[in-house]
Amino acid sequence: MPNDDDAPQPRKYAAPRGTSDLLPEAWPYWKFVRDTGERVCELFGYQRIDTPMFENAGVFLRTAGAGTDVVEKEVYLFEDRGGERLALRPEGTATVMRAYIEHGMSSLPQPVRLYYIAPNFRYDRPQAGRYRQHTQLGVEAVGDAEPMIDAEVIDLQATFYRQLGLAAVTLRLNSIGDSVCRPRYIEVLRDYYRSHLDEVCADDRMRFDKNPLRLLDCKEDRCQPIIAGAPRLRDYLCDACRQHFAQLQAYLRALAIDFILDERLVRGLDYYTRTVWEFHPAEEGAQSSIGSGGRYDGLVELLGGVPTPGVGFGSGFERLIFNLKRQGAPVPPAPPPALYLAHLTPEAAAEALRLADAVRSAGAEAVVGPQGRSLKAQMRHANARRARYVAIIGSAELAAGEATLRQLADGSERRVAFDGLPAAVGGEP
RNA sequence: GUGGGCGUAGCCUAGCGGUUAAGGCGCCAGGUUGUGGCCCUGGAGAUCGAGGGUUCAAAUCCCUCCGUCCACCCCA
Repeated sequence: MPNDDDAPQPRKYAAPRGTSDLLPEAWPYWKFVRDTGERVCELFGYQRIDTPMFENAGVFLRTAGAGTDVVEKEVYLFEDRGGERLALRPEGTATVMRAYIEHGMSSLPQPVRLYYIAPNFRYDRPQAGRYRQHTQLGVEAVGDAEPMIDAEVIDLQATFYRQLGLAAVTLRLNSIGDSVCRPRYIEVLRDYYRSHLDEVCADDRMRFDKNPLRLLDCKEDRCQPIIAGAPRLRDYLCDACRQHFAQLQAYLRALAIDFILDERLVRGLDYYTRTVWEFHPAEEGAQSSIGSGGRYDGLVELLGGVPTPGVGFGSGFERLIFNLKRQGAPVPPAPPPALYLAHLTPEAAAEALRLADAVRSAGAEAVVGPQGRSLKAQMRHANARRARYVAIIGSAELAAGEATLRQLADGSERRVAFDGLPAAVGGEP
């Protein structure tokens, strides 16, 4: 509009791409997942930790690995007004390990068992199950290299899903070796692929440089024969890794946790070592993984701490909720208000405000009707909010010092003295 | 970053070249004096995503951009 006389039109804002508003009707799901996660973590003796939503950029850029997508294109980078180079957290583990080092947690009894619920940010094209801001439950067991703790963390995760009521989740498990045997394997794999580069797809040629382990996970038909003939990671695991993996499987069997070995399972971040796993729901989709984890024995060192082993997982709320909804899992509904106070005069409005506070003090929910509306309108509103009771306060009630208390379910009505109202609607004295 | 689908009131949808863009849900107000859910009546609410073009005429056709959804990549 090239018209100078036009006042600037206020822009219509929308939530940024890949983000969404969590509306009241969706909150019960969120609360259910959050409460269940917190409870299960506490059952396993994990303690809550919260770290900032942004960190010095190096915390993520130097740990995730140079060629990874996270570092190359997904991190939200910015400079603050003081010139600090910061990044919105793309994942939780690195920030928690930074805190572990900063607060000297290596002097606590090991392992240190931690959990958190926090948003992560990744600049990526949104699609089903993938957002630029998503929330994860994260669990980390730090300072223990033994496979028993891997089993414990996986057990915790499986328990979480069981308590959520998620149907038929499957666990896929793999070992990707350590800093000794994995580089050796990657060399062997590269040597093998080098002679097949003209036969594989374009993506694979990229993976060859950036992420060779992913070559094994290609879905292109023409790449399948190449994959079939490729050297196998499990044949190149060192004895220590092999034994670690075998013991973990024995523990999982002891826990009666089913798993399938998936040699194609690889993690996106470089700091993973040995154990890696993913949980998938019964019905698969493009972004199907509902939670994944792994061991990261080299991470603390990358952040400048003394070498410290660790193992953990992250599980995305949005995908969990999507699966809960898809299978029609029951979640506890948000509690409706106990009392709605309808008022007919300005004096009654003042009394309604006062009575509402008295009811709340007694621990029951109270909502007052909007000013200046008819009784009918307030009754409709009370009904829409599913209130259990409506207290009607007009001049007659004011004169008598009593409210007319109506129960919405059956329409029954009685008079209740003002000071008896909290008890009458279920409040504690 | 690549490819495809879709963009009409808060939500869902009709209209697909021709006078004041239609319906449902929701919202607001009424259906006698101070009473909800069902029903009835009325009302508010849309520069038909934005810009440009074709045409006597465009929500309807074309182009560009933006947004959104889905898929690849990757990941929770």
